[in-house]
Amino acid sequence: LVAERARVGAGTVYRYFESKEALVNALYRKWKQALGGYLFSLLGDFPPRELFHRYWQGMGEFSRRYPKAMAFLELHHHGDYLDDESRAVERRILEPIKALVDRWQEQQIVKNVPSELLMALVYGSFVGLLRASWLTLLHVDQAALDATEACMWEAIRR
Amino acid sequence: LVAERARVGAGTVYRYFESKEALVNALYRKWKQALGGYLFSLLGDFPPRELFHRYWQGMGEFSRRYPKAMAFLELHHHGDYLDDESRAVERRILEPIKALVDRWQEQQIVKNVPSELLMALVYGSFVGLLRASWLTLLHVDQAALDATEACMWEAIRR
Amino acid sequence: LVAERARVGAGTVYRYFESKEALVNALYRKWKQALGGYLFSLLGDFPPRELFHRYWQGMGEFSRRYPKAMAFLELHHHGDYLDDESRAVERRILEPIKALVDRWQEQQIVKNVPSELLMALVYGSFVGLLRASWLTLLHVDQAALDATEACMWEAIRR
Amino acid sequence: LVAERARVGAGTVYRYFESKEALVNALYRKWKQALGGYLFSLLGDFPPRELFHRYWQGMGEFSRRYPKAMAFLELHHHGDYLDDESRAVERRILEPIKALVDRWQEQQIVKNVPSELLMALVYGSFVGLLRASWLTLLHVDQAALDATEACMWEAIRR
DNA sequence: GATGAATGAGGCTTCATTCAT
DNA sequence: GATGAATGAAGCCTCATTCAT
Repeated sequence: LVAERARVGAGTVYRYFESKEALVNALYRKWKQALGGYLFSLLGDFPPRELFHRYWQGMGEFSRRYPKAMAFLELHHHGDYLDDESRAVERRILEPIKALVDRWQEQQIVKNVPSELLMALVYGSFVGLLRASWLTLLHVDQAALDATEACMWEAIRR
Repeated sequence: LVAERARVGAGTVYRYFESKEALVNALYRKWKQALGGYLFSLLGDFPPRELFHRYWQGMGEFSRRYPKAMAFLELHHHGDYLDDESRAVERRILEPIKALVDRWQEQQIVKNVPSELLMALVYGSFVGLLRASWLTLLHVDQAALDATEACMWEAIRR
Repeated sequence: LVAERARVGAGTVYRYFESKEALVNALYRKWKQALGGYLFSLLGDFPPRELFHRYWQGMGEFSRRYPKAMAFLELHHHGDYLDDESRAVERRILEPIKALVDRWQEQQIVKNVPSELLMALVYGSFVGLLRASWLTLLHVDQAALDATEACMWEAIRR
Repeated sequence: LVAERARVGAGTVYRYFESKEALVNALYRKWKQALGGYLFSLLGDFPPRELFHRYWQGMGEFSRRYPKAMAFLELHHHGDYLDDESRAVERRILEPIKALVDRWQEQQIVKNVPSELLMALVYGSFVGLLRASWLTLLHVDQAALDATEACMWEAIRR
């Protein structure tokens, strides 16, 4: 299917990727980095609440722009398929955000809870929204995004 | 594989499930109902904050007891494979919880945000925790569970 | 399927037939004998042309009454599946008819052509009619039966 | 089995045929067209009786040359397995012959009987011969072919 | 004698991968 | 470097048959 969509021969794919697993991992990394890079680009010298706003809305924007990429990332977020390099990318992307959250913690802006937990809650809740929308259990419009942003800020802010 | 693990002949599986898809769906429903039933059993005449406590800790307890079941539920939460009956089970399980959250909203206990969104945030954030732990990005111990419980109550409470 | 239609357990079938092949052969013999017996019962002290009339119309009547039996007989007329006993039945049923045709030959009523050939032509042409009707290439009504009867009498008569 | 006989891998078959059913149908069409084409090639500007001779002997020749093909065609002449395209081929092949028979009817050469019936009788009787020979009830040599040809011409000629 | 759950060989099919061109 | 035909292991499933009850 990949070869067909790429308009190349089936064998050609193997000149660029060792195996299907390698291709999936490369794609995973590509989009994880795209997402991470996009979110990173939104950061800057803003007050915490505004940074959180930019971050949450950024995830919303990215999901709107690349819904298939988000679905792909979620579908393959399961450990079995990801190789070491993909996990390394995962960590590398989280690093600057973790640094930021840690700083906030020192400044008593967010709760005194391990930053990994706060980050897992925030990202997880956003994904929860996405998945509920995929199952058509709800629809995520701008109002929903704003309301949930407020909720999750309350979740982490001191 | 299923037949082998069950120590029965390959054909025997088909006396109990029409197809692989039917088996996966039956398993999905079984565990979704187990989780839903367990959480439901924890509800009762308690103050909201305590109910939320029981709910959040209940998910923790269930995940500790049946880690494979939770992983299975997450792996198959993706719409493509679930049949109508499984989706119906999904909705049926959410109903009583939604009713509860709606009541809380009338009583001004939780934020004035569509209950579906609040539920998606809470469940999603818990799954976010689980998945981060699967990828060994963090470890969920009792302290983590308590801390995140507090966070998510803040997220939804008025 | 056979057990189900017979409203008995699957294993019960094997108390009456050694195998599927044995059952099919028994069924084949049963209906071959039914057809043969029916046609034989129509014979009697009639002039040749009338006997042929009774024979041809008899096949029509039998096919009308037991269309599934005829389809079954045709479907399994292929040597691979028939066992020795079934072939013996086949021969036994043809015997009296062959005797009749041979007598007709001596009396110069039918062509001076080996009786097996004449019989194969007549039976084959009737089956050809049936099969064309199964493929909806034509419809066999009484007029068609009468017309073809006349044709095939011409085919064999001296 | 097909792959094995063709000395290719199992999957290779599926590069040429979508499914077993498609393969059987393709084979059916191939040989039906071979038979039809061969018979058609024998027609020409000959008197009716000679055309019939060429046709009947043509079927004999074809059956002698490709006995397995004839057996295959007969075994699968049963509607359940043939797809629309195969049936279309069936009809297309019969068309020119029907046209010929219809012309003969106008010229009062063959009996005033629907041409479909005459064709079914002729083809059916030939198949009857074949099948009797497959069951070793008789042997079809040249003399038999000649004798039956004469019979069946009588069957249809005016 | 009847049952029907259990069996497993075998059938059809897919798809990730290879390799000769 | 590109191709795509060929591959065959493995997957899902059926069904004729067995056998403990």
